[in-house]
Amino acid sequence: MSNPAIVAEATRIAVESAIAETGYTLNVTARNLRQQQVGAVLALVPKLANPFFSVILSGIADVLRGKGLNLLVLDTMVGDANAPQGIGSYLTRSHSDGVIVLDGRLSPDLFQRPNCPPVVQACEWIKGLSAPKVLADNAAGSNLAIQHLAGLGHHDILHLTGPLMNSLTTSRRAGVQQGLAEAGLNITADDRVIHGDFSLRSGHQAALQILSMTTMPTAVFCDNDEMAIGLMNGLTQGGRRVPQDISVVGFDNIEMSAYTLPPLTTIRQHRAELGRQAAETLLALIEGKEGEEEKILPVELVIRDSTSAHPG
Amino acid sequence: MSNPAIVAEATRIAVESAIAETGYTLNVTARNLRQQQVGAVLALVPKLANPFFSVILSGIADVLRGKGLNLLVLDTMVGDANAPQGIGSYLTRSHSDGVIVLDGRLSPDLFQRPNCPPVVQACEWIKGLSAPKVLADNAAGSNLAIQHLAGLGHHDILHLTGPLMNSLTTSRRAGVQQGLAEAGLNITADDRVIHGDFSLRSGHQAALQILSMTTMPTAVFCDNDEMAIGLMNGLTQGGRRVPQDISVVGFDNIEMSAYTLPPLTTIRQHRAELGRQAAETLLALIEGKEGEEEKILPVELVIRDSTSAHPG
DNA sequence: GATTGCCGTGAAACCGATTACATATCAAGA
DNA sequence: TCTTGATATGTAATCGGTTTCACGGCAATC
Repeated sequence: MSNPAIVAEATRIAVESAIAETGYTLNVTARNLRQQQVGAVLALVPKLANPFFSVILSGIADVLRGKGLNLLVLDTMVGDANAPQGIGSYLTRSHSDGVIVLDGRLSPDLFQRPNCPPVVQACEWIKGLSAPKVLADNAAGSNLAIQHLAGLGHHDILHLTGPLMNSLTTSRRAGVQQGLAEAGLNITADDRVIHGDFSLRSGHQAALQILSMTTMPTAVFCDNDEMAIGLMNGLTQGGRRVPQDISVVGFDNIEMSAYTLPPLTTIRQHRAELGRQAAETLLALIEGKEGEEEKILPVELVIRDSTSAHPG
Repeated sequence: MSNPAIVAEATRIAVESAIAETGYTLNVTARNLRQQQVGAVLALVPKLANPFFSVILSGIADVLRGKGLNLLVLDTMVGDANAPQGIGSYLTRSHSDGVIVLDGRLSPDLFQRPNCPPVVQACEWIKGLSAPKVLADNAAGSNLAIQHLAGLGHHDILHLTGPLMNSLTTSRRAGVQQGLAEAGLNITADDRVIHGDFSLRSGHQAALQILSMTTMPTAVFCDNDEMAIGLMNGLTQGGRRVPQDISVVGFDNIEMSAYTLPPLTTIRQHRAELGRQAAETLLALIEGKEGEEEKILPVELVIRDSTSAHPG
């Protein structure tokens, strides 16, 4: 039996010895059917291969395992990108007990259908979807970055953003603009914003674009570390020195950022903790407790060697 | 009904309209119970947060999704490392239809218990476990690396390995020794092998160790890219130039290796493909077909800027 | 001594699909 | 016309647990 406390001692021992003897193992599927649950939580990631998400997943797995729940992973990029039905068919109470969405590009409709299990948004969020969110303080982070650069005497700062329409891009852009305003900087030139896609490659391409400018910015803030690393690579190969000629700031503090040359100044966000909190919020939701709608995790500035005082 | 072909057209349409009307969704758990399956494959990874594995997982997910199977991920590092029971309790036919092991440190006993589903080993392998393996050609890869360095005139090559007892370390070490022998090099000094743990940090520490040597090697081969990157960071900060003073070769060709400074010469292994093949091998095993015991995937040398001719 | 109440035990219903089987329908051949 | 065969439909059994319920036994109270 499943509840050892309610049967007599003798019976329990007899059962246990029988279990050991016959090598019986419980059928999880049967139990789940009866209990009307699945025993698993689904994580929707944009790109499993991206190390950024794997750390968050690790935090999620951490909490889930403590509760005896499985972690199901679904890559939203795999398969027909045109077929949201593909993902939609997984969003059923019979597929998982709850969903953690890490992809802000999905349609909110997917999660508003009759049989959809509880949803929590982590890291990114979907416009028009009123599910609890667990986010890093993106605006504060980019604000910090700009304050840091402005404090070093930089007046001409370029912002290398993520994809347009991405929720992270939006909030980090807002933080940048607030930071610029607070520093009394008024940077209006069109070429002081470049839109990337969070990839190393797009950082590299941005470098080429910057190198071709008649007047180059003296500092660049990148919406993530990978673009910053690609950027530093491109700038250095183009004959510019970081930070002497151009300062670079990233965002995320991925492990690699401490080991680049030069080591990258960046904004630390606690991704494993973010995953953990998202998982806990979801568990609370599954148990019926309505949690807070939005949880913002603090970020902090990590100063390394990719930034220095403006020489001018 | 599940098989639309065997019923009359009219009946089928009636059923379909009823489904649309009532918003019926099939209960996967019930089907799985009846069909004596789980509909999911379990991946055992040593450290989910490690980007190396997430690419392999991505390849696995790719194949699985085509077959309508879910990907369950279990981090073998999470929880009590002392409690193999924790992992063992997942290795049941009622938990998953098959297992892909990416962690070579697990005990073979875990997979030889009565109710364990089919197992495939990918990337790493477990000594004493006779389950199909899908591996990169590790020995050939490190052999290639040594040939490359020897061809550039290096006579004094240090090998920065992975952890002792790790299956990758063993085979890569073998390839190195074969390569050295083929090149007619006889490097016997104890300090020409350093044992790391595949982490950035351990690469950095190796650099400190090398910098303190009275005679430094002219080239270093690292068992993975991350250690190579950590190493280059340490060497550069210690005032040595890569590749002018020391050449460095990595292994894996992670995305980042193309964007380090200098870009890293390394051995490319197709990790997504490795995941795909592992998944396909497992599927064949589940369907009862006995596949080949060991599949070796080719690797290739990618020459970038971290290696150059020995000045001497 | 009889009633009340509690507790442990065993049997039966239930979860929701698949699958096997029996029955009904119909067309073709004898 | 009757039989045979094939196909289609409806019904019941099954997967393996959990949960409910009724029953038997025992102790305490009146």
